[in-house]
Amino acid sequence: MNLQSCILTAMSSMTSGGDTRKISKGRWSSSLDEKVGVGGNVGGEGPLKKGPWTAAEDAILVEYVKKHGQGNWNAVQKHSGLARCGKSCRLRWANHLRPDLKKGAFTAEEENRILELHAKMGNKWARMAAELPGRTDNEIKNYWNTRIKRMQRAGLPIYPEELCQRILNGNQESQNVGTMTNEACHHDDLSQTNNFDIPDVEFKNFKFRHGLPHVPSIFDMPESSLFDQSSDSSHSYNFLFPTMRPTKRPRESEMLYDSFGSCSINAAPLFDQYGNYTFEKISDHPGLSLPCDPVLNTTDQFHGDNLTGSHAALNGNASASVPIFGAMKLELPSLQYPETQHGSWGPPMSPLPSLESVDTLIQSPTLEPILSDPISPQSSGLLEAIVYNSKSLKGSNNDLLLQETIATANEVANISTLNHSFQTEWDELGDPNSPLGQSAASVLTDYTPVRMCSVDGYQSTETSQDHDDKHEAPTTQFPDSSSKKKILKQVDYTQPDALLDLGWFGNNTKYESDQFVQQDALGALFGDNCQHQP
DNA sequence: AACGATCACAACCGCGGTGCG
DNA sequence: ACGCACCGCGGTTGTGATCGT
Repeated sequence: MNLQSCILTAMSSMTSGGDTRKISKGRWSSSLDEKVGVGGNVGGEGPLKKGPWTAAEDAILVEYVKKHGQGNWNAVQKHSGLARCGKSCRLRWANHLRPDLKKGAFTAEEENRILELHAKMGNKWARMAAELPGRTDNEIKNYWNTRIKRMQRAGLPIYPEELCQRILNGNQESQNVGTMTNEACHHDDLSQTNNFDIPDVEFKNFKFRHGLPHVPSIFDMPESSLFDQSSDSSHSYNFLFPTMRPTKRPRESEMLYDSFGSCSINAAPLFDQYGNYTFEKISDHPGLSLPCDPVLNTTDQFHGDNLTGSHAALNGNASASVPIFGAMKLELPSLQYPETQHGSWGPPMSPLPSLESVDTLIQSPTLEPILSDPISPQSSGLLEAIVYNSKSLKGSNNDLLLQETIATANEVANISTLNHSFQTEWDELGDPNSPLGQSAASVLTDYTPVRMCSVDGYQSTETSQDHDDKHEAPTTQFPDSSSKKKILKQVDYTQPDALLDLGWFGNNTKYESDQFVQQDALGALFGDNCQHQP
């Protein structure tokens, strides 16, 4: 049967088999829609169909591939008459028709593997798929997005607690070591089992957070923030820059801090494949001590362990892949506009906190210290185990953090008193009715539904109504307590404008060295056309 | 039963990389 | 060097199924 007749036959029986779910609807694109790239209406034989594939179309495509092999997908339409663009054909083949595809739900083993891979690669779905035979990038991506989204909504941690525990341990170890060698970095099974063409991460030039004098101590921040920093430095720092969509999506190669940027829930390699490049850059930044030592230890976090859930590096409400410069967006829809965003989110603690603080700001819903539950159910699958552990964590150990945070808040409040006049202005600025109400904080509000460090969970850069009575502790936002206080006395950093005036991004501070960072941050904040005016 | 919310997944879109003329 | 076509990737959208009220 030739393809043309096959089409006719197929079209007449479109509702049989295959994608019955969506078969009833199919869009027909105008040629305009497909004029670009592979989508081009090569044959010029009329509009290309869009939407769900029918079994008949599948048959045509399979037949074509059998005859001509893969590739040259635009020729499919020419030779088979299939009213699909080459791009669509390729996708259909790769995701559904390939004979080597594995159907069905992910197994627990595969889920673990995905966690591993995502921790290592971030949102490199295709590469992850290459490590999971029979699985497609789209499949993995969907899996990740949906599951993570679900867990975020439930306020559940993404990564196993055990993982975080190890990260913490790794922190302590690295404190002694100070540096990490490639060997250490790759001793774990994860590394050994992966064949990624990931450049070795060189940590010898990397200064770990605990070795840096200006780095906050482990007691300066919630443990979970440590995990953020240690295990997922990248996503943590993303918060520094508001979530704004760039006109162009930067590529990894273009993004200086991509490893950070690509992080978060969705895109957050615990240890980035570009670590060498990135870490060196970041570590050179005086205020951006990278907490990455544990990263190295994360390599074995997943391994051989029951993934029992925790507030891991990428916990529930951290933002999604947020390239630090440029594409600052949250990958997870549920994150973008969480229901908690309005009202319940905290004050704009620091509109533009130091990168350190970012870790703290992006928190899992629960900030409880890690409590490992060795009796957690593990036979029921990864997600179940995580859920179980998360629930077991809930409701416990918030008190200590609460007290600590309150204490810090009081401290900050006292300091803020000195800046009362500023504060008044800030209140005005914060006033949604104020013409200046849409300042940086508002920008952050609009685009950065990132959960802030907090006791009660949901805070954000949101200019919440009560932000003025919560000078919530930027405690963890400064390299160390001394410098923190110093800066606090210099500026009411709850005021973005004040920060700008004081050269938060520029002069007068030790952060000045990376002005390009600052400029980009401002660009991200205010848009390309609104750079900071010194 | 009706409705809305959410889930799960397929498909689309836009972009960058690459190869070729 | 340049433009074009193709390819692949990552993010987003659309849609039917399922669940909860």
